[in-house]
Amino acid sequence: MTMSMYSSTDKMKMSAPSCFPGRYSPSYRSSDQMRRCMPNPSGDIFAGINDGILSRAEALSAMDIGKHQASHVHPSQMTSQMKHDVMYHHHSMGAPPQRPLQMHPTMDQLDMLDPTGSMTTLAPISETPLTPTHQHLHGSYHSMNHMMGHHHPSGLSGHSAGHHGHSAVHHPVITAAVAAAGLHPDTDTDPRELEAFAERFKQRRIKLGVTQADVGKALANLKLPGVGALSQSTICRFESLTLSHNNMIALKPILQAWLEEAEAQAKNKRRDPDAPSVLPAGEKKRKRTSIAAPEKRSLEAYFAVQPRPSGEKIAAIAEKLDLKKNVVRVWFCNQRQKQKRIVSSVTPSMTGHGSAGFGY
DNA sequence: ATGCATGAGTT
DNA sequence: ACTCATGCATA
Repeated sequence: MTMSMYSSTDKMKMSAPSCFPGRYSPSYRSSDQMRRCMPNPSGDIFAGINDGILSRAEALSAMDIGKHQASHVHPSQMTSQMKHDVMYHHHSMGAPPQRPLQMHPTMDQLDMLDPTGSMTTLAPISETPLTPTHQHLHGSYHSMNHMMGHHHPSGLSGHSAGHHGHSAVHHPVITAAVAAAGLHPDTDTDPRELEAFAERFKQRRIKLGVTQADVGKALANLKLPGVGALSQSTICRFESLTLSHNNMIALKPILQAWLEEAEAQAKNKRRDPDAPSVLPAGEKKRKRTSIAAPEKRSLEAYFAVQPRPSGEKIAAIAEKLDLKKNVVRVWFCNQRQKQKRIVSSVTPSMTGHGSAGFGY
């Protein structure tokens, strides 16, 4: 309920890739719609019905949506849709780099992970004037996709109706290209190998006493061309396989390189008394929109019958659920992305278990 | 660990 | 307007 919004007057916008956690803050567009937490009428009505029926019900209503709409608005808070997109930004430039929280406990580790040993304390992974980190990564993925034969809009190797096999990888030309790229198709592309690596990675990381966030930041110190820092989120998702197949493949070599370097340095211990912390302090934080359960259920129902609603449909749904159109659009986008993850996290009951079968 | 969001690159 | 990789904020 109640989302607090901050309107910022800053103006700079980062058009740069977002690769450095804490480095700079991109501009945030907030969705300033007040979520009403009271169950909305329609939500209650379907609340106890089974999914199949719910889907149909929602689908039907989706069809005649626009005819008669929300007549259930509560005068109480009336989402006064001010349609101004509030932007938050943080300044960024000149702001003291990362050094977020919990760095003390892991300081040594981070330090240890610095291959050069010098590096004025990995502080300035900042600039990265040249090559935007993921520009490179993207290049990799994309060339991968091209090599793999193409992929239609839907994404990865779209052929393979049943499941997926990245059969295209075995094409001679592709194989050569992949080899040239330093990848071993059968080794780095095999889902089971990815799963195994992710598991090994996690265990060894923990053994080293390094957190996911630490790994992310340490990556910048590896100084691999085009590789900058990553967030805790991404490391976490890699370990839990909640990334797309291609993303997993692209990240594997990088994390593998880090792991090897980290373990190598773990041998010859070293110490370094440094570490300025200093959190940037006072910045407008972006507030995350939270979609209430009833609305979420409706969205899921719509998604079941139409994963890719048209712009108009989205607008209709948004109005009906009293959500901003953009919020609804993004929800659908994210939902689609979810389906593409190696480990469908649609079931919030999967955490680091050994999945016997992949469901993608 | 995961929800909502941004942005570059495509289609 | 979409896909994809990724991140901040948060449960």
